[in-house]
Amino acid sequence: MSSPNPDTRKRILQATADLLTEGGGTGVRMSDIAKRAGISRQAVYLHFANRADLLIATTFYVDELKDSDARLAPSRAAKTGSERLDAFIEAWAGYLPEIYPIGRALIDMSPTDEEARSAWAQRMQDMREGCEAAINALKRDGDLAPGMTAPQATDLLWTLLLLPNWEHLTQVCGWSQKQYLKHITATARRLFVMGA
Amino acid sequence: MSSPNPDTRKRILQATADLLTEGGGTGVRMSDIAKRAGISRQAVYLHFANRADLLIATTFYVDELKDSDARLAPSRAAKTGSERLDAFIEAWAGYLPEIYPIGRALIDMSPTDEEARSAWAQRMQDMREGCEAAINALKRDGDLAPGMTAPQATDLLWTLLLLPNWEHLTQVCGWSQKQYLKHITATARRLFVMGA
DNA sequence: GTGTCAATTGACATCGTGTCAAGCAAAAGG
DNA sequence: CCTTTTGCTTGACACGATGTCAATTGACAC
Repeated sequence: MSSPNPDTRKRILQATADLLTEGGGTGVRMSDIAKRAGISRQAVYLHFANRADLLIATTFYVDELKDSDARLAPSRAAKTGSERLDAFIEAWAGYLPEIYPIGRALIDMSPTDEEARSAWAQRMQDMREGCEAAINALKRDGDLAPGMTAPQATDLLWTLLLLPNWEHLTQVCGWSQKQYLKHITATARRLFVMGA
Repeated sequence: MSSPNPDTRKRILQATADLLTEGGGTGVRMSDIAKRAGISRQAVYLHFANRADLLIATTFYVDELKDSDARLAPSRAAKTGSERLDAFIEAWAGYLPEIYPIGRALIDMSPTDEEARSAWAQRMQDMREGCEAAINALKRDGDLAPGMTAPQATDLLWTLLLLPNWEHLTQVCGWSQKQYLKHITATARRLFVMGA
């Protein structure tokens, strides 16, 4: 539970993030993680209570590494509403491939693990609030497309960005990350930005 | 692999579908299925080679039970384009809660199981083609919103309907099935139907 | 040197999947 | 009526993954 060697702990977290990203969130064993981190399987349990605990810690680790400004506070990014929206979408589109496999593995765990589920739900909530801020900024600048309320637009943008969306378009349907970004950006512009 | 008693086979399939629906697609063991079907755990393997085989068969079983006309051939349903679109969305929204948990369990299996993955991808493809047919019918009737091409609209509708979308909105975010249907229907109408 | 800390090793319990051999009850066939 | 076949049961087992535990090593500090 506690952290004997902070450096080893970081190596475990990095190994976990790497392996999950490579494997799409499935089929990663504790022994794989230990091997990649250069330690024994049992030593992982000196740093993390169990698999769920490790995965949750990994989400925070990945968060730390990422510039989260454009993602969480889109109202401060760029100038025009359209640019802000683009920056917001791009920030999430770059974050998704790193965070989603971890969330995927987290949800794959026992469905009764409330801690694991809510840790993931928190990130969904973050995204929801980011969407809200981005749309509100658009509206404040008078750039929101007519005939659409802010709550409607927020829900819709959120649905478009939804992380499992990304997984299925890329993993199951074979879309590239670029295709996904282009699709979402173009759709959002057309839907939400006045006169686009 | 072969089918000793067709009736027992059906009971297994029904039990699998029921349990997966109840559990959201996770945490369902072979022994649970056998118990629900009223047979021994080992007897399941007299009818299905393994877990993946059973799950794939269950998707076909669920398909058989469902009226698939509105879902797969939306161009024949209802009169006006808007009504057709509504019927199409409602058909999928009713199918999702039954089919998705099975697909979820399927994808949760070994990621190397190509057969399992492609069985699921097929259903994604079905949905994609259904979207295409629905949008094309809308365009043929001159009801497609101006400034939007049919391929764009198809992609967008597909993204909105995407099955994992449904799972996350309902399971993780706590939306009711009704909320989901309402959200998607309203969004699609506003986006695709001329003058809505 | 004596602790102490971090990680190692080997062993083990538990649980789920999948396999196998032996047995059993009922229906079908002569 | 007896035999065979069918469909399932029971009990046992191998395997792989998670998680736990006790004993041990190696390094660094006091």
